[in-house]
Amino acid sequence: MSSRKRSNPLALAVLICLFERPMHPYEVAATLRQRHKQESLRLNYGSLYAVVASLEKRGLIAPQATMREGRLPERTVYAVTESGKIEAHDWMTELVSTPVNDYPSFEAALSFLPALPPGDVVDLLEERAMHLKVELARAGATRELNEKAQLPRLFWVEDEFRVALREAEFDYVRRLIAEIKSGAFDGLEWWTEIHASTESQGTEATPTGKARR
Amino acid sequence: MSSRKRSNPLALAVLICLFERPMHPYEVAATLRQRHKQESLRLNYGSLYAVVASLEKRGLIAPQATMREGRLPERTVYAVTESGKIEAHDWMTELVSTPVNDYPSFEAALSFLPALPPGDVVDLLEERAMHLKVELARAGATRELNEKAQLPRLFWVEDEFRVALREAEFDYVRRLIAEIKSGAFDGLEWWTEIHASTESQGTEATPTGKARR
DNA sequence: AACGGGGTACTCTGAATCGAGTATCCGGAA
DNA sequence: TTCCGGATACTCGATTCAGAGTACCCCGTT
Repeated sequence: MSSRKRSNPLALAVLICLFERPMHPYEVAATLRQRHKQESLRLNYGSLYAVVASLEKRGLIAPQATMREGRLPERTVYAVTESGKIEAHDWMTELVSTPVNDYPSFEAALSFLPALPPGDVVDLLEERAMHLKVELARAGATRELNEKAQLPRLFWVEDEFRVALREAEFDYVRRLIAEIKSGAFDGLEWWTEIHASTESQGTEATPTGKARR
Repeated sequence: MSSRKRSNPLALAVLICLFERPMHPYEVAATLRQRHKQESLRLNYGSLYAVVASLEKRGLIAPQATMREGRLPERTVYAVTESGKIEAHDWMTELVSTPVNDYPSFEAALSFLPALPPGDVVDLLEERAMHLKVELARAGATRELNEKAQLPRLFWVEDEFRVALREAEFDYVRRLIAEIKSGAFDGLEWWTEIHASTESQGTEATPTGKARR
């Protein structure tokens, strides 16, 4: 009934925070930031207040009280409604059970790979690999801190998952580099050729290929 | 200079298509669809024309001619400009060399895992694993078709990468299921407890934890 | 006593996104 | 012959997003 627009997971975050106790939007943001959710969620004020307004319009949350302290702007405290609880539950169910395409930008980049000459690509991939290595090292350190602080794994599965994906990405990038360098990469001759004339831009040669499938 | 807003990779796709030869926007879309780029890119008409307008405003593409056939709507053919070529090159360089956070929605879901009872989570993760298995099987079939059609790997690295990530996700999900089921998952007692009273919604108990870090 | 930096709590605006809608043409079936 | 479905080529409006900006407070310094 109310699954009209389930785009922004920030709305789910709000619902779940208000599930714990009524809060005002800024407090929700502070809570999320304190729990490091800004690494898994696009958290910024413009979206936050927009999302809160939308949730209210859809009857998933309701203002409980508006108070003000001194001459500071009003704080509107919201509470989650019954249908809000149901929506949060359904949304979680969907998110966990059903994979979706998130269109990672590196995938897009790979799909345009022929646009750059293979030599440049190798250098850029090597740079990416380095960045990934650094990121993984930092993640490992954070993980150790979490363990030392006795923070149960339940509260950092999302980091663990991110690391798993990044490791897979790292492996893939390394393999790709190796194969291009070795010359064994299928399509390399054509790829080299279309970038042969110019130093670093090939204004020619459509990668027509044969119509796929 | 012109890296003002590099959000939507669809703009890069347009640039690269026009690099091959001048086209009108709809033709760009058709070309991209024919090459199965809609699996790596959010491709829809609303965004396409918006993106084209923005590229024109920024001087990265320029209208070459507007023609009409019969009483069909006008087709404006665009060509990429010199600065458009540079922008495409720089953008590609950035995309390939620098990892970014794409905020995958499953990561968000994992970060709210305590909101659902562990038993439900196991079932949902198992459903996800099944979906992933199907997807991987389909991807394998597509790959074999590509190989049989002698389509060089250069033209399906993006699919290969997607598969690598999905495989990592699959492995992670399986491990998670196993650990929760075995009872070895750290934090499971607390997790079970807060969902003990009610059948499937725990309106109580803030997962306060200790303040992280 | 005045000042500055950091935190609180939003507000505003312009851009981006999405999907439905429009209007036309074409080819084949009934 | 006429109708119908599908392709062509966009247009429009309603959200949604992003992030800079505003206004105030508190606290320590000079």
